[in-house]
Amino acid sequence: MRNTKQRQLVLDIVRNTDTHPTADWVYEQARKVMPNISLGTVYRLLGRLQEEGLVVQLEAGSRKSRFDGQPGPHQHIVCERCGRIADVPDVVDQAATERVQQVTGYRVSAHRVEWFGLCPECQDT
Amino acid sequence: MRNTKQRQLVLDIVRNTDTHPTADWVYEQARKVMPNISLGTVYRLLGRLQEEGLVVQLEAGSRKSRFDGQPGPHQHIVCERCGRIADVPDVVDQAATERVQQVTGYRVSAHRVEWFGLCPECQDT
DNA sequence: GTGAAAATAGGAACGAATACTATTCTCATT
DNA sequence: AATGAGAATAGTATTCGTTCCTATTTTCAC
Ligand SMILES: [Mn+2]
Ligand SMILES: [Mn+2]
Ligand SMILES: [Zn+2]
Ligand SMILES: [Zn+2]
Repeated sequence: MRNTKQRQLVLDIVRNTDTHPTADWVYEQARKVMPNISLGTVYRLLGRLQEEGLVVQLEAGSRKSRFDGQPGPHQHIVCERCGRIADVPDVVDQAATERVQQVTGYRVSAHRVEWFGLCPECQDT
Repeated sequence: MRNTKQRQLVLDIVRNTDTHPTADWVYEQARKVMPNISLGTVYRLLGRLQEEGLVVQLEAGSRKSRFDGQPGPHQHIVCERCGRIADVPDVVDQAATERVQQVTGYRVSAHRVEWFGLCPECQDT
């Protein structure tokens, strides 16, 4: 794996926001620094960063993927009005995981929890 | 809302399987009975049935949506090898929901838990 | 039965994501 | 510092799940 300018830039962008951006948003930010970067490169880099565990890919109700440069174990809540995504501590513990394995016979390797609701701003309207 | 043959057929198909099928699979099944039904109609009906709460739409890692004709409160586990989806009891309780509301300030209206792993068949290889 | 409104069939369009490939860039080796 | 092999990129085409459009058909209250 080579350390290219594009890779550094994409990683820097995704690490310096807490908005859980789309690939397109990362692309637009990257173009401000490197106008000739291509969208395909952004997608490929985000995919590879995910494989390396440096980035997490979310599917937050909408059709577009969103990316998280803070890959620590946490979950997300999506505002059903404005789409804002906030971090949420994980409420699933080891006991719950064991129970799921017992009930289903699957060997569990990961889980994802998505919460939906109204963010504080959107509750005022 | 009118009671059309197409609506009855799609509802019947999605209720009589536990495979959490894609829209395309529902379409193929429907064509066996009604060869001229259109894919757009299947999508529209699945969308409306979801609005009515008779069908649940899942986003299971892949790019295709999958549909569930058993809308009771339960969650899902997806096999990372073959894509099979099984039902899982919900491990999130009221206390966890309260905690998330306290921490985030969001008003929670729903949640979704997706588990990932290997199904019993795929563990043998 | 009649008519108005709703729903459908068939096809076009959309858009997020991926594939393709000629060219550029990186970096281990010298 | 120069070389060169192959990894990565830019630009573009393509894929494919889903949605949109509209002339025609179907439903159902009267
Ligand atoms: Mn996050
Ligand atoms: Mn189910
Ligand atoms: Zn909001
Ligand atoms: Zn499997």
